Amino acid sequence: MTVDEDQARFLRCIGEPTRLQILKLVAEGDRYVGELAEILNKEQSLISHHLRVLKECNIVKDKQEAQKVYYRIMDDRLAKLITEIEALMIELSLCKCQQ
Amino acid sequence: MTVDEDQARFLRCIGEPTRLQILKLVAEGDRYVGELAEILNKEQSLISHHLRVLKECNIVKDKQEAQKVYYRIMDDRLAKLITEIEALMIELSLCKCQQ
DNA sequence: TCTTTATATGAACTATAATTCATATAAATA
DNA sequence: TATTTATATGAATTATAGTTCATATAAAGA
Repeated sequence: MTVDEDQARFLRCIGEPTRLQILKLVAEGDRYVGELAEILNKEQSLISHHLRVLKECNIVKDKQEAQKVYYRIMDDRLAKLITEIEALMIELSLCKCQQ
Repeated sequence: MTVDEDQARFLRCIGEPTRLQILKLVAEGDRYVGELAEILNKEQSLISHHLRVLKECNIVKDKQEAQKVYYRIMDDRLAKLITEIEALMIELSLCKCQQ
């Protein structure tokens, strides 16, 4: 496993629209699975699958409270990074990924 | 097309090991297709396909000189971003993607 | 103009990832 | 302990993306 492969995997991990939405939500504060599913209007199992991907990449962590499982972003610097990427994309008019 | 979809697409665009390697090379200076293929030990057509993906996302630009086509990164801030992502990943011990 | 060199392209194939559905697990409560 | 609530999981399906191969295009030089 090279550094480039690792970095690419990380980028693909956050490079999925639903996961990106999840990340932006759990960057603001703890959210439980059902809450995320409702907000994003997606099936619970789908959200669960995406959360597993994020967790396996150490991008989020979870904490069980009663029946609910709360997720949060692993580190605020990740949230900051995502914000910076978005800002740069806008600044550079990137990836209206034409057509 | 939402912002999240756009951002996710951009992240997937750079989230492929060979494209990431290409980006790091063309961040240092202009490179022509055959050169990239040789350095990365990949087929010319494969590199060409990847370059097209990067170009369609406005991440690289090209310039023809005689028969050769030179590629470079669209903006130095993109190179800087990639460096920062790598640095943060190392700092956070992210994505040894422990399966 | 014929040949060589460099790159791009499209189709076919292969691999990877996302989604759905049914169901399992497990905690809380009646 | 039977039921409800919340989440996770695995298999099957579908969608997306990467790779290869053959070939097209186009510039340069013999």
